[in-house]
Formats: sequence, C-alpha cells, structure tokens
Amino acid sequence: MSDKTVELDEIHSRIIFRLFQTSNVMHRSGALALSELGITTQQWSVLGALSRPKVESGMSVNDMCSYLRVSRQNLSVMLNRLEAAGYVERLQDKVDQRSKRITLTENGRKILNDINRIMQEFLGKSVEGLSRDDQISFIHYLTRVRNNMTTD
Amino acid sequence: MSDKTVELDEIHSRIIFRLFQTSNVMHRSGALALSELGITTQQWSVLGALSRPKVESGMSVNDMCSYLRVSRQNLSVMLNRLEAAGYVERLQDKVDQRSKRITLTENGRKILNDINRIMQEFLGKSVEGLSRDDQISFIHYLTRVRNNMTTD
DNA sequence: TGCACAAAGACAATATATTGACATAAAAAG
DNA sequence: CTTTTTATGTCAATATATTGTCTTTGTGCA
Repeated sequence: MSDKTVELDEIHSRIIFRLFQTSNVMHRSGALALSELGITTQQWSVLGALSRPKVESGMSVNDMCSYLRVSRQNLSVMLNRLEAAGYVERLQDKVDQRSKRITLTENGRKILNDINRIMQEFLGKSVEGLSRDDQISFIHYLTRVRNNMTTD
Repeated sequence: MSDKTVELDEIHSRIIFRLFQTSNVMHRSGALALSELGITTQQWSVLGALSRPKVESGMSVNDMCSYLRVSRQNLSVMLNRLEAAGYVERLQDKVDQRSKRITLTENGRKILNDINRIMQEFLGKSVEGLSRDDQISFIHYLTRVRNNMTTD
C-alpha cells in the first residue's frame, strides 16, 4: 500500500459519523423512554411494520427483513422474543411450505398502542427545531443515502 | 391504559424509522467494503476519532465515549480488539490514576490510511444525488436530532 | 482531616447486528 | 420428468449496543 496519506472529504465522512452517533443515541434514549414497557426501539419497529393496514394478513420473515433492513437471523431472534411475549404470531404460510406469516396478536396491538403513546412525545422532542419542510428534506436525504448504500 | 388508538405523526415516525434502516444498511455495506481489511465501520470510527490532530496526545475512554456516543463498556470491548490487533495503545494517564490515554499506533495510522482509501469511494457513492448544500443541511438535521435525543 | 459521594475503566449479562451453514421446499434448466 | 439451483427460516458464531456492578481513585464539604 502506498504511504501517501488519504484525505477524506470532511463533509462526507461527517455525514456517516453523524448517522452512527445519532443512531446510537436514538436507540439508547428510545429504549429509556420505553423502559417501563420493557420494549426496545427495534422491537417497536417490528411491531410497527406489522401494524400497517396493507399487511393485515401478515408478512413473511423475508418481507420484513427487506422492509426493516435487518438480517433474517436477527429478525428471527427478535421475533422469538416478541412471540414469547405474546405480541406476534408465526403461522405457516398456506401457499409456500417454507414460509411463515407473521401477524400481530391482540396483545401486540395493545402494547403497540401503549408504545405509540410514549413515542408520540419522544418523537416530537426529537425533531424540535426542524420545520416541516426540514423534516421532509431530512427524510429525502436519509432515503437517498439508504438506497445508495444498499447492496443486493 | 385507554383503548383509544394513538396516531403517530407519520413524518416524525418515518424520520426515526429511516434512521434505523439507514444505519443498518450503512454498517452492513460499510463492513462489506472493508471486509478485506477485517475492519468494521465501528472500529473505523474509533480509529478516526484518534487520528485527529487535536488529540495527538491521546484520548481518555470517557472522552471517546462522549465523542462517539457509545457506552464505556462497548468502547472497552472494541478497544480490546483494536489493541490486540496492534492499532491502538492504552497508556496510563499521568495525572489521573483512574484514567487511560488511548493513542493510535503506527500500525493504526497505516491501517487507517488503507481504510480511508476504501471509504473514500464508499462515501462518495453514499451521497450521490445530494448537492453540497443538501449534504450540509443533512448534517445539520442529523446533529439537531442527535442533540435533541441526547439525555444526560 | 476524614467521610461521603462521584468518576474512571473494566467485568458481567443481555439484546441486536452481521455472516456462515443447514434442512426443506420451490423454481429453473435441460 | 429429472436434476440443478435457488429460496425460506432457523441454528451457530461473532461483533457491537445497552445497563448493572465493582474496585480504585479523586473531589468536595464539614
């Protein structure tokens, strides 16, 4: 390897570093906010994914992995915990023997309601100081970077 | 708890969810890009923190935790690996017996150079489609949200 | 000066993130 | 139709994330 020192674009590296920091802080403070329910932010995202009306009939593990951008193995372990807690159900897919349908249970809907009650305030505070337009731009940038970094 | 269904602000929750997804994708694809060096994105951020001229004399573990927004325990384990690999050194602080000074070794500087050579391209691709102004706004939003969510 | 409290870094336990591997089922190819 | 290849979800291993805890050291206050 050459001895020439590489200078990274400072703005580029700062974006990635900020993502790293912000994600860490998000999980830490989010989990703290939800600690009374014993729920992590990651579990919230799993439950939230299942609560959408368009997936009322359930989601496959694979679909969830794609949606959440987590690995199959990680999701499987998270689902173990959520199933054990009675919040989700794994049902055999009727069309494909290899596949499962994951659905929210009634208890899952209830805890999600409790979660959202807490997260409402948490989320509001997290975006303080950003206008609605800022927020929408922010989503656009995040989405763009996410897609740019996505490898198949 | 009341039975009334809570409706989250869709923009707010999407910001948090995008952060979650983007962070996952960032670590996965970053680690893939750096796989030939056997370095993770997290280790890169540790090494990067130590390479700044203003911390030439080293950083305490505590300072690094604050800078990186990771826990002391997590950083300690990461430093174990980086020290074992010969990239960082833990030296006793001369003023405070409880404290350590963490410094980059010469090998640490070399691997960091190799890392940055790879990350240069990775970072460039990750921000494709965002103007310089977009990138600067992005940093501003990330910083704002990070600070809003930071609890002491 | 002595005591109470806090800070520093590391050990322990647990949850989440990845890749690798596997058995079963489905799809594709010839 | 048969064989090869791919897909699905889970087990295994490892790295990173957290909180809790501990011992040693340092600080502040009476």
